[in-house]
Amino acid sequence: MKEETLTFFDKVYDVARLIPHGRVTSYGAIAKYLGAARSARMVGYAMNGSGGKDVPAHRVVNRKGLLTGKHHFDGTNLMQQLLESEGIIVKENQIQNLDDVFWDPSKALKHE
DNA sequence: CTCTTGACTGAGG
DNA sequence: GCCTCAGCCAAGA
Repeated sequence: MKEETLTFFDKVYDVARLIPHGRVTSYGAIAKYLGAARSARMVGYAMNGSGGKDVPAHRVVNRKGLLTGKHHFDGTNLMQQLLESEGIIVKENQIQNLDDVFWDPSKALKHE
């Protein structure tokens, strides 16, 4: 696989689509899986282009489980509604059962 | 090439 | 546990 043609953003989109239904992950977890743990900010930045794609950006939050990117969604509470719709408990823009719904790509996909 | 932006994270107080 | 500071890196102009 030559991903040289793919940008860091494209890789982020690919991993984001791998997030199971009803689970969430952090930008750093995705970045780390991509081999760029220091590029967590790039992950979120990449999500700016997720609009119109099949990328479940609402399943990606910061390491605190805080819906930092909710502000980028169409509505003000759209992101929270989407998460709650998948069984995730969210309150005050923060995931409550984060430990239960957290999904780590590095572990789930196991560094093949 | 240089500068700016950014949906983050870890370390220190 | 909360707040603040600085580092980090990739893409766009």
